[in-house]
Parts: sequence; structure tokens; C-alpha cells
Amino acid sequence: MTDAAREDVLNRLENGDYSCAKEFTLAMFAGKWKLIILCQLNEHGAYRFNELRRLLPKVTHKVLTNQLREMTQDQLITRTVEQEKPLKVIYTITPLGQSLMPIIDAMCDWGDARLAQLQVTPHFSANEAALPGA
Amino acid sequence: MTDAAREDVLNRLENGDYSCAKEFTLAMFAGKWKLIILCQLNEHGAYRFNELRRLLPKVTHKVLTNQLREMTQDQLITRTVEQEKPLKVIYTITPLGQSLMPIIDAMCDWGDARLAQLQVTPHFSANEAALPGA
DNA sequence: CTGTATCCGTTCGGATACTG
DNA sequence: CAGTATCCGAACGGATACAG
Repeated sequence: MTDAAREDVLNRLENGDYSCAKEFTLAMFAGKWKLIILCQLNEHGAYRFNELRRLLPKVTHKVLTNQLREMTQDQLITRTVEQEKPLKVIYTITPLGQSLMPIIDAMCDWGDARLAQLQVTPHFSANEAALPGA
Repeated sequence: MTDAAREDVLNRLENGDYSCAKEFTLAMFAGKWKLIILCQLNEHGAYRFNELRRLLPKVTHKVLTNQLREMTQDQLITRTVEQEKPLKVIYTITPLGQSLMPIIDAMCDWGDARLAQLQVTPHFSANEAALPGA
């Protein structure tokens, strides 16, 4: 699990095993929803809990809570509680979180290129690309 | 699990949901051992199954097999069987796998910087950094 | 509105034995 | 040597109910 992996890296760090900078970075965003959350917060600046929930249709209450808690612990996002009634909790991205964006952008690019290479331009036959003008 | 995440992205692609280039990339190396395997193969060129096993002390036979199979399917590595007795199976990194290295390097850098920031220079008190010459 | 606790099916991962 | 199959305990993830 992404959780387990994160725990594992964190534990290794506590034990002085620190030969794992890349795993550490990976653990920051390897959760099933963390990339999307990060990008959304980066683009739009702030979201409340249920707004995020609506943004990520297939995420569960429990799982979203968990992802957000981990990201808060890792200081990728900030959790701000406004003590009104009803309660308001605002999530925003931190500078640390933003510092991950170049990596995430690189992942976008790689993914786009790779998917194009696989000719997964969906709903068109896989051979289309081979016979354009000719 | 990283497996599950990978399956999920793959399924989404098959269904034409392809708004997920970054998740796709993530799924390439999000497995617990894939980063290390990739780096090792990139540095040393080729390894046999049991050599990898020794390199990754805590990995299980079954899990390693699985990680290698997925990476082969994703065309990040190549599996070559030499039909001698006893059997020899060689794993090497592909150009596609190598094309991930810039991203992985960026992850190393980010992780190094972040760990330094956290003052996890292990086995030294967390305050050492604050009182050098003074 | 947010978040926690519980129950419970599903899936993961370790150990072991077996095949080619 | 390399990989598969099986068994089984552990962890995850969904649904629901409850609390602040």
C-alpha cells in the first residue's frame, strides 16, 4: 500500500537508514489521491473537505481523511479550521508542496509522451497513426 | 497498494479515461522496489534474479517476481532467458526505463534537500546544525 | 460540516513446497 | 537457477454509525 510504503520509509529514517531519498520523495505523493489533490490545490488555491470530496468522485470519506492527514503531517498542505457553525476546514498547498510541482509536471510530460507512443489516442484504431497523408 | 494503483490506472486507460498521465507515470515506478531496481539496473547494466534478490535483502521471492513482471510488461526492463543448465535470466533496463531517470534524479535531489531541511543528518543531534563555530 | 470508530469483505504479502 | 501455486495471517478500503 501507499500507506505502508510511506510508513516504511518514515521508519527507516528514524532508524538512521537514510539511503532512500528517492523513496522518501515518492512516499510524499504515492498515495492514490495525493497527486490530484496537490495539483488541484496548486491550481485553485484552497478547498474545503467536501469540495475535495466532490472533486474526487470515487474517493471515500475515510480514505480522503487519511490522505489529507498524511499530507498535512508531511507539510505538503495546510489544514486551517474556521471555528464557525457549521465547521469550516480549509486545505491549501504549502511552499513545500509547490516545490514538488516541477517533478509532477515532468511526470505529466513523460506520461503524455508515453501514452502517445502507445497510440492510446482513445477511440481511434491503433493503426491510424501509421497512415496519415500517405 | 502500488499494485492496485497500477491496475487501476491501466483499467482507466482501457476504458478511455485518460486524464491521468501523471498517475500513469507514477504507476510505472510506485512499486515498493521499482525505484531501486531501476537505479541498480541503470548503474550496473544487468542483473540476474538472485543477484537482485541479494541486493534487496528484505524483498520476498514472490514479490520480487511480481515487481519484475510488471516492469517487464511496462517495458521498463527486459527479461532475457539463457537456456543453459542451470537457467540464467538476465534483467536489463530499456531505453524507456532510462527515460525515467531524469524524474528519478529530481526525486533524489528533492529528497536530499528535504531531509537536510529536516536535519535528519542521522546520528547527530537535531540541534548540531545550529551551533557550528559559535 | 469534518472527522473518528467499528464492522467486515477483499486483497496483499510472507513462508513453504513444487515444477522446468 | 528461476518461477509458480498454495496456505494463511495482516493490512487495506468500503459502508455505516456516531461525535465535536
